[in-house]
Amino acid sequence: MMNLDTAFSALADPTRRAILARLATGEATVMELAAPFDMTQPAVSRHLKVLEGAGLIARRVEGAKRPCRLAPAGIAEIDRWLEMLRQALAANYDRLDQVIAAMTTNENKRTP
Amino acid sequence: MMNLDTAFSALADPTRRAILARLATGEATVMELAAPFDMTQPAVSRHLKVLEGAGLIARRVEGAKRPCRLAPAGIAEIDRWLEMLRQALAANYDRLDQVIAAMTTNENKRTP
DNA sequence: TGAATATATAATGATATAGTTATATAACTG
DNA sequence: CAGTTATATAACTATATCATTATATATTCA
Repeated sequence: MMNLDTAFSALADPTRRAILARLATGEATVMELAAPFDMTQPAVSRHLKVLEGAGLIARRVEGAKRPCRLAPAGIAEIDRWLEMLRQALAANYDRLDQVIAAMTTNENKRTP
Repeated sequence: MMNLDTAFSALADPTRRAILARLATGEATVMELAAPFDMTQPAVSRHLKVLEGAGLIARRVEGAKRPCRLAPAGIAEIDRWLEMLRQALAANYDRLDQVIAAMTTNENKRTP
């Protein structure tokens, strides 16, 4: 079972978000993922470990390589949490609409 | 302009997520937000500062009180970033569908 | 088999974070 | 105005995080 602390914490790092963005275009090995960054290979390996621990990526073994890919489940879980905020904001807008509607109605009553 | 590092980092803390969940039900003052937590008031004040700095909440001044509410813009920005991953995953599923479709077609060809 | 490649782990140092207590500031309240 | 309420800030401590270098492990290849 994954953990929102770990997941959001993983997303808080720009290198890790860039890695996810790269993986959005398809699977990639550690070296491929490391290439664009001005950072050592061990540093990237640890970022991948964090992403995997957060349930945001998965890896397979292919000889000496470990191709990584996005993990739908982890991303979905984050999405589910954010859905709560989205709904709340939508509800707030609805309420605002009601207030505006009520104001309009009152105006109409005042000047029929 | 807000910052995804700061925003995701803010969401990585369970206390702060709980505060946002509370604010999803409507505005609340600092004391109201602090009440459910086994934590001092200064600690909560700092969490709110982090959330505000991340663009996730906004505050107004009402006498000695500072009611907080959700900030749609910040939440929307996070959502926009995640949209990229959602699309990538959707695209991956589509590709998988195509592969499955191709396999089915081949089977049909083999046994017409 | 021995060198090269791909990746992981350990030790270390620097910086950030979350909590605490103590205290400051501002606004209500009698 | 004096006391209380609402919130913020500062100083401090403990723990976590990110990067580095050095090194280990497993795989491929000539």
